[in-house]
Amino acid sequence: MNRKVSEAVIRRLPRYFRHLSMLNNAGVKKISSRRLAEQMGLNASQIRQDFNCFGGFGQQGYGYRVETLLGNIKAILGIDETHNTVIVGVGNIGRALANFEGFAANGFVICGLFDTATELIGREVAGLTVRHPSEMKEFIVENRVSVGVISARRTYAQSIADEMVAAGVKGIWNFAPIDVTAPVPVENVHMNDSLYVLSYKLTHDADDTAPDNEE
Amino acid sequence: MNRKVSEAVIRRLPRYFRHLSMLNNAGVKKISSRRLAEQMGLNASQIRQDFNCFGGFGQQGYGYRVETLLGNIKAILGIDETHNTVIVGVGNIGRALANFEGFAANGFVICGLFDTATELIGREVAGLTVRHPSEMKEFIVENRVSVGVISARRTYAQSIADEMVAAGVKGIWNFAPIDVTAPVPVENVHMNDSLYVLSYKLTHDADDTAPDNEE
DNA sequence: TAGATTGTTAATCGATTAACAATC
DNA sequence: TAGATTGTTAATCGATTAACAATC
Repeated sequence: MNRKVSEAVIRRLPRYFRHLSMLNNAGVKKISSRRLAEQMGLNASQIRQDFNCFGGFGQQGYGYRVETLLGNIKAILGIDETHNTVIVGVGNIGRALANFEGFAANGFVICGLFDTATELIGREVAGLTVRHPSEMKEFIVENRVSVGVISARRTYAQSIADEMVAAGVKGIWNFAPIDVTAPVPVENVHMNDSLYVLSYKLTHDADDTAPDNEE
Repeated sequence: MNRKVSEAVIRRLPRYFRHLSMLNNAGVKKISSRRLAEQMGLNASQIRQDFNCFGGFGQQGYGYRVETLLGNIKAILGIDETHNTVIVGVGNIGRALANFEGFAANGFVICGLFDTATELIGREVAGLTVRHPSEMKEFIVENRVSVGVISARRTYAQSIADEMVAAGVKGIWNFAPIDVTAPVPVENVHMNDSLYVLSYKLTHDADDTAPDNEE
């Protein structure tokens, strides 16, 4: 029951969640850290260390009950809670996000869309009316919005974030190609960076022998 | 001039690239590792170590010439090269990607779109005709496609990747919520995972004092 | 009970940071 | 030359892996 959970551990949690969901759907009842490690390409010790940051979910001599473990990780990730969410920037990415199934499935309820483009304001996108950002602050307060998604141009990203935080948002999911900072948790997605890393590997991995995959 | 460049270093390169681009656009001519570290929230030693994986770009007693350094990093990332690219899966994300400016700007030329949906085949999206995946293999060979983007459903992701590799693709950018493996470099974007991490932090960071931002 | 596997402490490894000689 | 800052070696720190006693 560690006090400080490292970023590395946190970033592995979604992978555990994904893999255990798969096992659970396949009807698997129990799994040992050794087998889980084999399947996920991790180390069994690491898996036990990771889980023990949050408590003893296993049973000595038996292993882990898949369903129980999955439930625990789901709770740890907070996926069982609901977060009202707004999206600012209804361009290509914004529209894709507005239609993204992953949101609702994980408790993120999109209730507001904002964009400065006059041709978009008032129009319906993914069943929601696009509003002007000047209405955002009031909207966030009135609808108890806790998460803000930024899919606007780079230039506006930081000021949108600032406004969101001022209005009371508890977390930000940023897709603009810039590191947004805020006094609340921020996830910067950086699709461009990911593309650069791929580009790097395309240029360099040719030398190596079978680079398989990363992460 | 290190031999082995760690994943951690590779993932910092895009950030250097972004920041140096900004400085260069702002007309900054030179920068020391110390000042760069301050601006980026990194350690000066780390920055020098990172750059020296690829060669000595600086000048003792002076610092780094922004333009030169930027050019070097651009070359290291391979952004100066061109890669013909196909996108498989023209749903919400696929469409957003087809219209994504980041591609062309970084040498990724999208030349083919594929989807199984009959209502999409033959239609134009982002100036390209959507084709049936059965034509993909031949298309990749004929157009010397080196990068495949997967924005299809999870179930098909791995088999699409296999087919891409068999056809000669050199790298894969995967958006399906599953870890695709291949004998070529793969970048798994995992937007869902990023959302889970945000969810985790929303649930837990409330305890902490001003978590600012991560990465 | 014997076997298996966890939870947890200890050892190892790698990445980050500090220090400093080289040199512009 | 003196001052500044790199390139690089050494020290530190944290994360991963191994080991093993606890226990189901």
